[in-house]
Amino acid sequence: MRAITSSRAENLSIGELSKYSGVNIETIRYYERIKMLPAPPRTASGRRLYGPAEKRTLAFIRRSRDLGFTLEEIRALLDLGGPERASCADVHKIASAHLAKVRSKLSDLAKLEAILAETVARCTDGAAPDCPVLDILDAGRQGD
Amino acid sequence: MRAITSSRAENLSIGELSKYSGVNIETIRYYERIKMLPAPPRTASGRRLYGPAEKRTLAFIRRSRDLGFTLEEIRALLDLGGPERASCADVHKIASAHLAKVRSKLSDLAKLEAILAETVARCTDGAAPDCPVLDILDAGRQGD
DNA sequence: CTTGATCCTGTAGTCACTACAGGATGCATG
DNA sequence: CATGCATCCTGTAGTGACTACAGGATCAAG
Repeated sequence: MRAITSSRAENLSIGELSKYSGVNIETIRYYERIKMLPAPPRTASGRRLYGPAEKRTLAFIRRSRDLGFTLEEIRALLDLGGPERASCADVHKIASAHLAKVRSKLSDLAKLEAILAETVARCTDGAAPDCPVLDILDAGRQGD
Repeated sequence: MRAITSSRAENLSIGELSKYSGVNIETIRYYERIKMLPAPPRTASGRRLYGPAEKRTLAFIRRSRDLGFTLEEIRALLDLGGPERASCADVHKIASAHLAKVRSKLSDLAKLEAILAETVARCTDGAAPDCPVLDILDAGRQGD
């Protein structure tokens, strides 16, 4: 088990960063490959060493992903929030576009839930002669 | 424009089936490749000819996809609804498992919507000194 | 006979990861 | 100092559900 300390310096190995951030090791390397994360410095033997900046960036990405932003959107947000944190208007544009998408998905999903719930409810006994779920899915005879 | 009729027989070309069902041509071929749809008969020159059975099956798939079932689930449903349409209980199991997933996704999405909406609302003027969206995403200093 | 629409196969790209294979280090213990 | 296990490395391929070509064949109308 070897004790996960080693934070004597503020440098983290990829495994520690992974545990800390809740982002899979493979995913961290993937982020580096696609340039979501800068390539960190390495030890003499080639192991990645992450400092507090990378830690923060990864946390930002993680949180944004949780909120459903795509990596492309996050890239834009990172650029905007980078060196000069000027353009709140641009950030607002990205975030509200995303919000609109979330809302539309939400309403679709709500409709879907209603249909499914209603359908499933109609055969809770499991003894119906014809299966209403299949009938719903099989619909299309009425317009045919 | 060449008139989309040709329903003299009840056979459809892949293009007609696509238009009729709202499923992309490429997707129809993809379904055939992964065996969601049976390989249809062909004309002498090798073009696919679809009859009413395929039309129905594709409509079933389409509708199920709209309701968020995975292709794997749909495959199971098709098997269940196939030759002997006996096991409504099995269908019920698949559908209600799916319903549970939908509900959990729905509640996640609702939470997400609330956070996003609140965050975006806080900078509608676009003139805030610091950007609340970036701040929310950048959170993590409090626990650090 | 030419033109343009439609069709064919096969391959590769998308998104956001995830899962290996096959090997090199790091480090604590005997 | 050797052993052994955890961790790390690179590189490639797989996932789901498509989508997008390239490069060619066929069809039907004018």
